[in-house]
Amino acid sequence: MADDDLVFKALADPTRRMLLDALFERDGQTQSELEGVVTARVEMTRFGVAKHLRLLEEAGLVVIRKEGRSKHHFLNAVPIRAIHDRWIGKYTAARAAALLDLKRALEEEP
Amino acid sequence: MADDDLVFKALADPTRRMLLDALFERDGQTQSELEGVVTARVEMTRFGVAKHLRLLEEAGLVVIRKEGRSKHHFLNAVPIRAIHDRWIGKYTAARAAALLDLKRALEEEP
DNA sequence: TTGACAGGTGACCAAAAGGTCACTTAATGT
DNA sequence: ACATTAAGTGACCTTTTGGTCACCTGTCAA
Repeated sequence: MADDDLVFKALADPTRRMLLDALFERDGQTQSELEGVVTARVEMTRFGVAKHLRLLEEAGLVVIRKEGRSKHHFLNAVPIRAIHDRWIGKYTAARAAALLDLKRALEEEP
Repeated sequence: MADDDLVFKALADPTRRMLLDALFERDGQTQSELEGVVTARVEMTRFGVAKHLRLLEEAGLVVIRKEGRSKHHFLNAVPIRAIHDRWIGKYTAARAAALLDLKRALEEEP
C-alpha cells in the first residue's frame, strides 16, 4: 500500500484523530492512558483503541517506544506537513498573503 | 456529519486525491475533463468519477460553478490549511518543515 | 512464585464505502 | 425540430473498515 494512502486512511477516522489530539496535547502517553482518553468520550473496548493506535503507527503518524511492559506514543508531524505542501503551492500562499495584507490595510483606514 | 469528518473522509480515497491533484495543476476543469483525467489512469466509469466529485464538493474541498450544461470545479485550499494547523504548532512547524526538506533532499540523491 | 498489570493475536460480525447500471434531465448546435 | 453533449438519480452489488470477543504473552512487585 502506498505510503500516503496509509496516512490519509489513518486520518479518516474520528477516534484516530481524537488520539492524535490527545498526543498533541500531551506527547508520549502509554496505550492504557490513551485508552482512558477515548473511553471517557465514546464507548469502545481497549481492543478497538489498540487497533486504531496500530494503524496510526503503520501510517507513521505516531512513533512508539517500548518501555518495560508499557508502550509510549509520540506524535510525528512530518506527514501532516506533507499534506499541506501537496495542495498549497507558492502561488496560493502568495495570494493568501496578499489578501491578508489588503485586509490589514483596509482595517487601518479611518 | 461533522464538517472536518467530511474533509478527512473525502481525502481518504486515492481517486479523489487524484482529482485534487488535477485541479491543483489546472483549476476550473469541467466534470468531463476530470473524467478524462481519471479514466486515463484507472478503470472507472463516469458515474464513479461524478460520485467522487460530489463528495469533494460536499466536503468543501472543491467549489463548483455551473456554466450552461457544464460544471467547472475549483480547488479550495482552506480546509487543507486547517488540517495543518490542527497538529502542527508554531514550534513544531519549523522542525517538521526542516525534516521534510531533508527527507526530500535525501530521496533525490543518486 | 503467584497474581495482577500492560499489551498482543486471530477469528468473526455488522456497517459503511466504492463502483456500476438503466434511465432521466437539461442545454447546444445544425 | 432533432440529435448530441453534459450531467443527475436511485437501486443494486461487492469490498473494506470498525469493532468485539476468547484466549495468549511478557513484565513487575509482594
